[in-house]
Amino acid sequence: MKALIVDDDRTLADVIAFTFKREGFEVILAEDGEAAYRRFQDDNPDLIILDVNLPKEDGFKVCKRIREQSDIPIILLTVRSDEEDILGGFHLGADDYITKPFSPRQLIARVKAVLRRTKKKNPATVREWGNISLFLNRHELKIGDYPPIKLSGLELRMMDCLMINIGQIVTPEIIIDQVWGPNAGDMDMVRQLIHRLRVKIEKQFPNQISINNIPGLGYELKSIEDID
Amino acid sequence: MKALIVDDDRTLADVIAFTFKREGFEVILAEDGEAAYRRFQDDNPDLIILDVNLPKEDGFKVCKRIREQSDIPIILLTVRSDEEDILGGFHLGADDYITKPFSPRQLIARVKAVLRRTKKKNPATVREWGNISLFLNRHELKIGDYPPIKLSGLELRMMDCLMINIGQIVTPEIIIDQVWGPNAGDMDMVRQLIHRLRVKIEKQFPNQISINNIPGLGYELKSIEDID
DNA sequence: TCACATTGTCACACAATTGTCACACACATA
DNA sequence: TATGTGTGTGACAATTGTGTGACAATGTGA
Repeated sequence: MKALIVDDDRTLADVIAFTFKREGFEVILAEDGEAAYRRFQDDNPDLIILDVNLPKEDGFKVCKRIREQSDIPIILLTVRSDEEDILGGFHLGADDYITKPFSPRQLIARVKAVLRRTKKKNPATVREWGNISLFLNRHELKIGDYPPIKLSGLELRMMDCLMINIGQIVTPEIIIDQVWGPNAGDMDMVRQLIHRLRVKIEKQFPNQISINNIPGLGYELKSIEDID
Repeated sequence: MKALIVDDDRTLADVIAFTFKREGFEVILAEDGEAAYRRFQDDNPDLIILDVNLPKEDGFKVCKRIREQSDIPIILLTVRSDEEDILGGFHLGADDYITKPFSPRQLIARVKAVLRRTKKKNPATVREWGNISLFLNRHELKIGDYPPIKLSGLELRMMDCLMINIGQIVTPEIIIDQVWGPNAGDMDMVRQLIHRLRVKIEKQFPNQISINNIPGLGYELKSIEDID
């Protein structure tokens, strides 16, 4: 999970960054609107914490520009007197706001709430690799000419995670982060979920793809079409 | 594993040193910024515990100077009232901080967390020498055109250690430190692991490389391509 | 409310890895 | 020759990692 933190107050940005790191996030920092926008495009974060008062280009504009391109969760930071502005912020597509001063714990609570909420939104997309198609919006997996099967939410995210990293080993840490989010899930559940996916896949798509385990490292998705 | 502890308070430094030694670290002490910097250059530690309040040159400056040259993990020691300073410390590249007073257990926990984090930042994926390739991320060893073999975690680290020092004799002490880390491993296990590696390698890559023993000194990896 | 799917938890089997031990052998030294 | 040290080798136990099934808890919709 990557968080982009945009604030020109270095001290505050560092406090937030530190808080996020402790919660297991990877942190990217930006000090002004332009930098924020560049970082958003280059580093592909999962979440943005955006101060409203920024040099060069104010937070609202940044929020709007980013929202035009992406559904990424955005949380605005503002001072209490800006309440009217806040409402404007929601118009521009921010997912939540928090007024300064705030405690790290508050911030994290908001972040989690927002992540929970936005996770449910469904940007209609299909992830494809060779003859494998994962319909993220319909929760369906299809391989070659076989009829598709339905996947549960967790199964879908697991499959997505494996497909994004196809051909590479995916560590349990990454899986847990992608499937359950920070601070939840454990190795036992990963095993269980991998098992359920394998059973489901092997039943419907015999010998098409396999989820391999590399002891001590993680799992790896292989398509039968791959040349070893 | 060597830890450089920088603190002008001898009592505290001794407590920390004792804690680290218990955990199997080798400890180097320094009492001021200048000494710290010299020790950092001369003794090549794996980790630095750095008090912020130091005579001659304060901890932040030391931190900055060291960080300009190296990615070595640095943990700052500070008193609670310095919180703003701490944030400055993060600017300068410290990896974590801990406020006095703290318990030895806390300190060790932080140290381990930091070591875990920083180790991941440096994913050198393949170690190569001549026609020998060691795939660190896949736990695989490949020589010439033979198919690769899987290595266990210990075997991989042993092989890595030998390859880093290829052509030179590696002492058991170094092997133990590199493979098992501080506080674990003994000569018997080194022999055992060397044996297992030799069997595995000779079976798959006959007459390609050899692990030679130099009685009383250590082991040495030789490639058949090397001219003696 | 019930039925059903999904998700989390637990227990157990099995395999790979790692640690421990015993012993053989080579070599040096007295 | 006897003794001791360093090393190689095999057997085995302990530990850890992984796969699997059963079942409870939770959520969801009829």
